[in-house]
Amino acid sequence: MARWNKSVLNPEQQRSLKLEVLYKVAAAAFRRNGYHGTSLIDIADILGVSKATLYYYVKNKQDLLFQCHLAAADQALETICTDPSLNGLERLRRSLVAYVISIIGEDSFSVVILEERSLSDEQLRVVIEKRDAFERRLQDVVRTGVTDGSILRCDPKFAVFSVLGAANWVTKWHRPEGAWTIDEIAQASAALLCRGLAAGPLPSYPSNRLYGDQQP
Amino acid sequence: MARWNKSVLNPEQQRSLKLEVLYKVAAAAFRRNGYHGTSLIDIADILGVSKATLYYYVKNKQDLLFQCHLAAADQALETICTDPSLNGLERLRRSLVAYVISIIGEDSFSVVILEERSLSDEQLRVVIEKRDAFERRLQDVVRTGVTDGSILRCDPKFAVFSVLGAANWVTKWHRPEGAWTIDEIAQASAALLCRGLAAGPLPSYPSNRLYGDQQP
DNA sequence: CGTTTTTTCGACTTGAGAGTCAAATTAGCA
DNA sequence: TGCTAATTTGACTCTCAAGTCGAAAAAACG
Repeated sequence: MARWNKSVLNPEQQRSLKLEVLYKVAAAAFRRNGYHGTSLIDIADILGVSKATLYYYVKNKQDLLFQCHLAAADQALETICTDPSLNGLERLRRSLVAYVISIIGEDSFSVVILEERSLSDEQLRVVIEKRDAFERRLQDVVRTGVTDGSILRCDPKFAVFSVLGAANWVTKWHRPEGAWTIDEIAQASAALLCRGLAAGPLPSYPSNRLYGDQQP
Repeated sequence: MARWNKSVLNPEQQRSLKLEVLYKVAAAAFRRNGYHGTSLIDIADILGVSKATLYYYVKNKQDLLFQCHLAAADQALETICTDPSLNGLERLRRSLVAYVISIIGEDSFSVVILEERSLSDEQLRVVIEKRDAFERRLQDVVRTGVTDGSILRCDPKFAVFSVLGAANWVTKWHRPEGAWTIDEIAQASAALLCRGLAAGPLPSYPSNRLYGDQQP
């Protein structure tokens, strides 16, 4: 990736395109080395730009992290499935598949694995509020499942914590060059986790060599 | 906690006791603020000691992190259940309970949630080797379960990744002052995750308000 | 072209934290 | 008590990275 990775040539949205690339690169670097372990020079080098240039786009390093958090929160919210024709369990499964893909995919802004103490109090407040909103939406999906009988009776908050934990952790061990594709991982994770919450007879998931492949 | 927290008064093992306290305090600080986000002064302050004193006990900051990793690896290894009278699923469940308790308990050395790039190549090699050993032992438990029919056919490596992911993530959201006890969390996590892997009719787990409580 | 506006950068200041060391303090023990 | 070894510390250096700024380069535009 060099020089903003030639992000097209629009006059007006140039800036927001560059910002998006910057956030993705920063998030990826933060994920790898941690917030404090990543210098702005690291990020500038990846973009083929000088450190001073970055300050034309972001207020400071802390704000850069904050922006990553905000972008990631929006990205996460989009993964929630609310299709009313599906039961709670299937909505949860689809949400998880989408979520895992979003956080380990090429376009991830995810910075959930980072220590949160790097943000200011006010920034942290906002981020936590947004994250809570996401988690509450997922909890609602679980509650729907409990009500419609597809999900076992449980504490939705705890269930979401567990399920998101396994999902978020994927960013720690997933290697793009590894044997498993992103889609495989997402499907298998969702299948395993949903099975842990499923109430009745388990729905049959698509065949997957990581999990859920029922043939001998 | 002040001044080595009066760790008894043995002549010879004084040092190792102090080291143990130091590692626990350091690990807790690292978990909270990340490796780079934690200064040795932070740690020294918690111990009620000057920064220079720490250098009497550890070679440098990086080595301190390394020692935490080593201690955590040993701690993790001890959580694996190998009771031959139990089937694989139950062994896995007990292992998970013990593991979760070990990482969020008072005596945790756990630093798994940290970025690994802070270690030297050689240190990282050792840590990864130790962690692999632990994960392989857990994979063996899963394999045992698949063989004895208690666990669904699956990729043991992936299963262990998922299960440990959810477990490790607990360190992110668990609050000692929260409503859930460590034991409750450990039991519920293990129950949920094992259910996701269980093959046949699910064993009944002890009642738990977070998960597995089957009564209406 | 020349002029203006946007974008980039080199060179700088600054602060924080890692790591050192000789001196001071404390503990062990005769 | 005095002597010795173990332990602790204040004061120091040094490096690295955040953040600034005025000038240079590059677009935009007439």
